[in-house]
Amino acid sequence: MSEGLNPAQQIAVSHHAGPLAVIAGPGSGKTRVMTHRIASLISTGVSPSSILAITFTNKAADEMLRRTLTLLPDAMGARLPASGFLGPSSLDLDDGTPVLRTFHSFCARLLRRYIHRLEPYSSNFSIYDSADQLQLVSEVLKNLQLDRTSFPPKATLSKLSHWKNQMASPEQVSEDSATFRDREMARIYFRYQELLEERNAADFDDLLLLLVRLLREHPDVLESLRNRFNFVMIDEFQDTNRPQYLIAKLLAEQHRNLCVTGDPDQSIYSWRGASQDNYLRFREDFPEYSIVTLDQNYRSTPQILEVASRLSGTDFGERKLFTKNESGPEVRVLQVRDERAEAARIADLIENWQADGVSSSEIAILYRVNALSRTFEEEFVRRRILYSVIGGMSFYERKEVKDILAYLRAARSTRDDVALQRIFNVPTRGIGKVSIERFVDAAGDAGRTLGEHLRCDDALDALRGKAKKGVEQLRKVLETLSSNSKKSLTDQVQLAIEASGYLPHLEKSEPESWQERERNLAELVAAASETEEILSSVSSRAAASGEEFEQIDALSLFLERIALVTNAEMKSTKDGQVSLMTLHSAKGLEFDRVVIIGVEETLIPHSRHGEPEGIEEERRLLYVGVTRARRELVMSHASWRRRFDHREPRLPSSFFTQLEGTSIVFEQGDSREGSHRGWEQDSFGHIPDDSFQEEDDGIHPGSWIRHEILGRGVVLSAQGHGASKRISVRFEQGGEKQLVVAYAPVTPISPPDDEWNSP
DNA sequence: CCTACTTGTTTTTTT
DNA sequence: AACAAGTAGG
Repeated sequence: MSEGLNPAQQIAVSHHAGPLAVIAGPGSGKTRVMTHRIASLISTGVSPSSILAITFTNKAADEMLRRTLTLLPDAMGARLPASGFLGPSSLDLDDGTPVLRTFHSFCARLLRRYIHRLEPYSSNFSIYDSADQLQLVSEVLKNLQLDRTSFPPKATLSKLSHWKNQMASPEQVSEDSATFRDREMARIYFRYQELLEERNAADFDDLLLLLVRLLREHPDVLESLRNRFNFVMIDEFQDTNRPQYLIAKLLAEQHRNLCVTGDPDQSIYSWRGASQDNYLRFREDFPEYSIVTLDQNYRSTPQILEVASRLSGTDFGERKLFTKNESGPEVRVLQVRDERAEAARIADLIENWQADGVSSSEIAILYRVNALSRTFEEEFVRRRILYSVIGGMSFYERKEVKDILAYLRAARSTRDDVALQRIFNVPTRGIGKVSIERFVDAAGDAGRTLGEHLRCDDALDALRGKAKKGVEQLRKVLETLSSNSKKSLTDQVQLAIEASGYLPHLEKSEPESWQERERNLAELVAAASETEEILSSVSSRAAASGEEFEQIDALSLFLERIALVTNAEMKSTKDGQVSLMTLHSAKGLEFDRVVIIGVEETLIPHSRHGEPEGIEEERRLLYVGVTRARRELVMSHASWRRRFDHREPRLPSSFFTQLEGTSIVFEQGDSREGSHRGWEQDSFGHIPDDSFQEEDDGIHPGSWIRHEILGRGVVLSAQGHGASKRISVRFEQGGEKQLVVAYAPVTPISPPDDEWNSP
């Protein structure tokens, strides 16, 4: 069982009882340790179903289960399901497997069973995704007659989420608020929470908070869960927030078998409430803990680790990663003109790799913000490079898909008003703004939710004409759907599309894109039938083994899956596709070749960071990106980048200054010239310092340069060569500045009085 | 009172 | 460039 493990890994694997913290650097075999530890527990007689392992994504959960199964004796592995979001980890089916889930899906599943114990929720509660939340915030603003420009819904929502992750109640926030604005925000929070309850809905944060409440207020539930889960493991502990920690603590404080694994250097979710405090809390609550540090890296070349180590270490400098891996190519930094040149240059690179036999699925393009994927997608389409964008606008966020799902939700729950409002006049059925307002007021006066009101006889009294007919029509559609709720899930989805008259509406209102949107709806039906298949296989296995389990209705499961399983995880990663994703979603993954694009100031570090902790987190984010690479790492930055509809000059990331003196190679130039300079081929040796000298870069004392942000200036002095050539410049706007030529977007220009031609 | 068109704003990261 | 709120016509 401990085959091929290093001593530190072995200690972690064989530590079974009592609290354990594993500090695991990138590529140090953390997943290996976790899977071996689970297998090791089972081999000493621990019942698999008494093991709970919380992972950061559903994909990681599946992967971990798969790898654990291969470590178990065949007989045991064979009777366990291969994979799937509800098969192996269904809480309601004690099928003998360890429960591997994310916090959110673990909570959702428990709440489905127990939420009726928490007033006023009932088991068909809805899970609100960010679009639903946004709609709810907008409604609250309207409700409180606040203006959306001074309370931008998105910013407001993230403030609410922040409070919720701190576990501050609306009342507390209200008490603590000093300014008028703060008090208004507290009112929004209060009303928002009130509406969620009324609507029998939980947002993502609520899933965690409601479970904490359930465990605290209902000792019998807590008791039964403690009895069931004798061993609790939390992965990516550095990215857990307060409610998540509390759940872990509540479950484990009695038997104390809590194992947390993580890496403080990879903490990148503080904006979601993740906090290093959880390590402190762990130490306080479980003082008898043991600690194991895994610092041998098995993933990357020394070149990559050298760069990584420059980016880590301010916080936890004591710990240094090392590797025995063999040397690889130098880490390269490409400087390009703009985002199109960047895409072209990197497409070249990818084609070269492919020609060398590198599999596309071993190549990843990473970026700070989703918007950067666009140019690459266009370029890849043009060049016929197969790719897959992970994350971003997901399938289930598509308008047409959300609309049909809203029909299903509104039919299923009379309290899900966000869903109902979404489809009130979609397709258009003559119910305008004014009529909706009247209807809402009437419902409010009657003390009902919209859904309840709609189903009452007096619902239509306030309306006349077209609007009245329209509401009648809507009511009929929902009635049809509700009365067919016993039908198969696939039929229900199909029926929602038909009864709503959605397809004709699409063709009329979306002349450009209706065909694609129709295909998306067909895919939705397919997804429903897939869910159904999984569910029926679970039920039949349960029936065969004579075990009892609480059947959750298929629609609830379908909606839950859609809300909690991200697009990235739904898409079966096909071979032969280059992956494009944000640095955040790259966490936990590894690739042979990694390209990090847009390594520019205001992007990495992002301009919205808070000082100075924010910068630290941005640095860790780059660290995470860098350490995804096994063999080759390339970073790029452009001198210009399109934002909205104008070109902006860009500066290279200030993080590059931390990399000075490493053996990274800087390459300038675009697609055509770039890859054919002699010195790049020699990737193993040190770049000779005079490599740049051969070509006159036109930058000498006395010559003029233009800096794309700072403007024109005259070079006062120059030292060094090549990548380390520094110049001192006096700018026209005033001020002197030291610049590293390779980093700074400077171009030699003729002395002033010349015409100013901007690129 | 509804709908189609015009105008202004928007992009950090995710369960 | 895409999406919501605001405005005029029907």
